[in-house]
Amino acid sequence: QARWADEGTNALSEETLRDAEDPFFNLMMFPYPSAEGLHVGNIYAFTGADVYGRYQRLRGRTVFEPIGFDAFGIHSENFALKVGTHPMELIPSNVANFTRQLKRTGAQYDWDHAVNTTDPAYYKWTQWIFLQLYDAGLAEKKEAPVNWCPSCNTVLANEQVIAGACERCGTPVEQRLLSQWFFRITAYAERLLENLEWIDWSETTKKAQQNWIGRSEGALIRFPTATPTAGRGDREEGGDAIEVYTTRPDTLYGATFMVLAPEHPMVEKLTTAEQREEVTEYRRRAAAMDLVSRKKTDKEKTGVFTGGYCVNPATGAQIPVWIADYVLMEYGTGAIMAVPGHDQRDYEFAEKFELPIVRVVAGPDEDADSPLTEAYVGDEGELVNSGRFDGMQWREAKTAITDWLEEQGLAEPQTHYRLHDWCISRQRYWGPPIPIIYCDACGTVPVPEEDLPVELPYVEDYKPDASGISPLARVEKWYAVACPECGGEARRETDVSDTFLDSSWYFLRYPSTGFHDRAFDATRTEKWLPVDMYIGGEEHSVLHLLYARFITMVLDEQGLIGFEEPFERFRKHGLIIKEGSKMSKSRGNVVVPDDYIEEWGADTFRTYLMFLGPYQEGGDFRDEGLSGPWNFFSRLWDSVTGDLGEDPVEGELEQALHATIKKVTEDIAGLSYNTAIAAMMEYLNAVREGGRRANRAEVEPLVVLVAPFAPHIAEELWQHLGHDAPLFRGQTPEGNPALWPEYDAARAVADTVEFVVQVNGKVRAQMELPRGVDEASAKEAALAEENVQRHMDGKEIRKVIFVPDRLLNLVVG
RNA sequence: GCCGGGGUGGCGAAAUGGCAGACGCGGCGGACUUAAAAUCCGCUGUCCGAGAGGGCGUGUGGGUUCGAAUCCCACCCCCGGCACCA
Repeated sequence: QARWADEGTNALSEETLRDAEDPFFNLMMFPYPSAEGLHVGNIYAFTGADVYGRYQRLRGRTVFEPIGFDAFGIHSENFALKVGTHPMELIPSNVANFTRQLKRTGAQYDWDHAVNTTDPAYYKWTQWIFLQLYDAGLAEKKEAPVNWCPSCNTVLANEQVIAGACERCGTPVEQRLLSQWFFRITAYAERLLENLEWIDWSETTKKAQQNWIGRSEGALIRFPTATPTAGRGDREEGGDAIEVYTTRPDTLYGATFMVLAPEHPMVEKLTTAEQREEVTEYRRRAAAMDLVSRKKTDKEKTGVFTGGYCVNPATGAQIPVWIADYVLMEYGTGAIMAVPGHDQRDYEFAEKFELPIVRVVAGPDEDADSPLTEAYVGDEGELVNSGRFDGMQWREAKTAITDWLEEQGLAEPQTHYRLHDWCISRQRYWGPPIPIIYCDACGTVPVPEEDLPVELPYVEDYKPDASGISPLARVEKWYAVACPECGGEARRETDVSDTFLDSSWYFLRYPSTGFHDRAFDATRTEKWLPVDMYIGGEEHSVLHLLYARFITMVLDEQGLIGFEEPFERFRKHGLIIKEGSKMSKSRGNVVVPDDYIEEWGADTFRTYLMFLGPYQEGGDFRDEGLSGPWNFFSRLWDSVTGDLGEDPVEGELEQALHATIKKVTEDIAGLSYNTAIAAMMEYLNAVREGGRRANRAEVEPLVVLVAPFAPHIAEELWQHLGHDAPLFRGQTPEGNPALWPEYDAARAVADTVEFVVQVNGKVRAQMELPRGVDEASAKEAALAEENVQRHMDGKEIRKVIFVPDRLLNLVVG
């Protein structure tokens, strides 16, 4: 059995890239080259994509299937620190190891167009992308509360914080107020959401993005503050107002108090002298809390009264203002109107601090006075205790109350997104320096394009610290530069950019790696993009896949490309587990691909991976399972290399062959690889039934059908069958010969059908009848069956259900 | 709590309104062999039956239908994501 691919025929020449008549861009998510080496999960992902690409190639298309390395980032750097090898040495050796491993997997990679994000020739253009956003006003440095990982010593994007903890190391994240570079992805929230309606992606991935963008509709409502008047206990309204965002303006009449985030800027103003001490203490404790503990939903509500009051614009009532850590500064306005009757959190808070709870929505079978034992948040209901809005359905009241307030200048409708701007600054070493220079005279100056790349210097001590300042800030001879505008003393930005910026545009680089004077060539891009098929893991639903869409939209808007969605089709693949549980080093159940490829060969390994479960759902890897595909290929090998007959395909086998080609073709197109393989096994079993000798015409098409899964074996058998040129030959602009077998739909079905007879819904007989048999003849044949007669027991036929070519159900009684 | 995905033989899984368990693994029996391995052939959901045949069976309970793994309602469990998001 041949084991290794002949990679020479896979790469596309510059001429082919330029002139391909029927191009197919087959993309898979480029790997992060870890020190542990290629994971079986990588191979699973890549093989599924490769099978698809090889299938397209055999259908005659010119397939571009590049690969690369996403090698910058905190993960690599942390690992380098751990083992004490500098990333500039570690990464090249990891890349070399990955390359060696990838070359054994039998994928048709185009190694001539590989990319590596840590190569200055690549990140030169990552920096260029940054400058495009900067020029478009979409990159801005601003002071904002950001997520700080105290273990990695850097800020993180919102997308990299999982349940309040750092995605990489699991440490609870802190909030810090820092000045960072942000990309204004929120400006594209609506379009990112809208386009999800038409792009052809796995539904689950689209859903994940939808949830992440998190559009909600509501209103911004102003609550005027009420300050105590001198002497008496009254308060005077006026001056300031607290703005709240709510998705339920219809419950305004039930807002009996307000809650501000402890960090809210108005707290200082509202706090009265007698409450000051308590408020200050609470704020201090809230600030010290990490995000994981703060965001726990099951902890008891805490809070403190500020002593201040606001006016509910609907009722005119003065309501107390509290602070509590369940209100977050980062969402909405950092302040809420609390409606304890119809929000469970507010209800709990009101119960604990004995604040008034008012019902303003009555569900079915309820009225204005029905007692509340928890917040009523039901889907149906009409307004009560709400003045002129009583009796209105709450959904209508949402608009009605907003409109009413808007007329008085107290509110406006607002759409909110959960999505935050993308923080791309990292106070770390292992990434592309952000191409900005700060000059006392000229301010913030972008590095001129001709000065790119801003190379990452070799720094012996690249360890991050807790200062919030990048390690590059310790290298004066690197950061001290002349201002590109005035020539005066200036200083480089010392933060590097997020790894996800590297991967947000790599697919644009692949077809243009031959160009050194531009990030991507316009005509090359037009020929190959958008990507025809992108296959990858779901874990990037809201990271890479969202960022890549955003960057593509920006480039499109700048007129640099001619499409706003980078991936026309995206399919997620499933996860692979080992013997029922997740693979992990501590469990000791990690599948090391090298060992399996050594023992079974790449073809068997690939085919088993594709066979063990539905590709888009994943499956369970079991060592014993490998012998299935192994046996299949042994038999195929045996049949083809044995004594071949030269008779034509006839009878049932002919039908089976056409049916198999049809099924395999359709299944591969739909990524149902497991059933495609099963169909081929079934067909080979039929060919070999009873130890029968195979005819050339029976097995030759099968050799092509297995080729996407088992390219090496297929290639050898193809040669054995007497072909001079290989199945997968050098790709040309004209495309590839369409060697994929055709099927005749009419011949894919048999002349006779296995017809089932049921009596009262239970199967009582099977009959072989000619295809297309009519109801009357089928009934006649059915009644002739002894077992049918027995179960009818002489009773009268009340109804006959006839399903053509399938079944006849006799209802008796 | 919310949003996805799922629950079918000893195991991985097929079947998306019409014969449940294709295909594969494992197991059992047989052939070949001095023997074993490999290979090949047959059987393999479960219960009753000598057999023909029959009963039961797709997480649980109900419903729709001539007919439900598949559709509907309620619930239980597993996996993934999001989560004091106002």
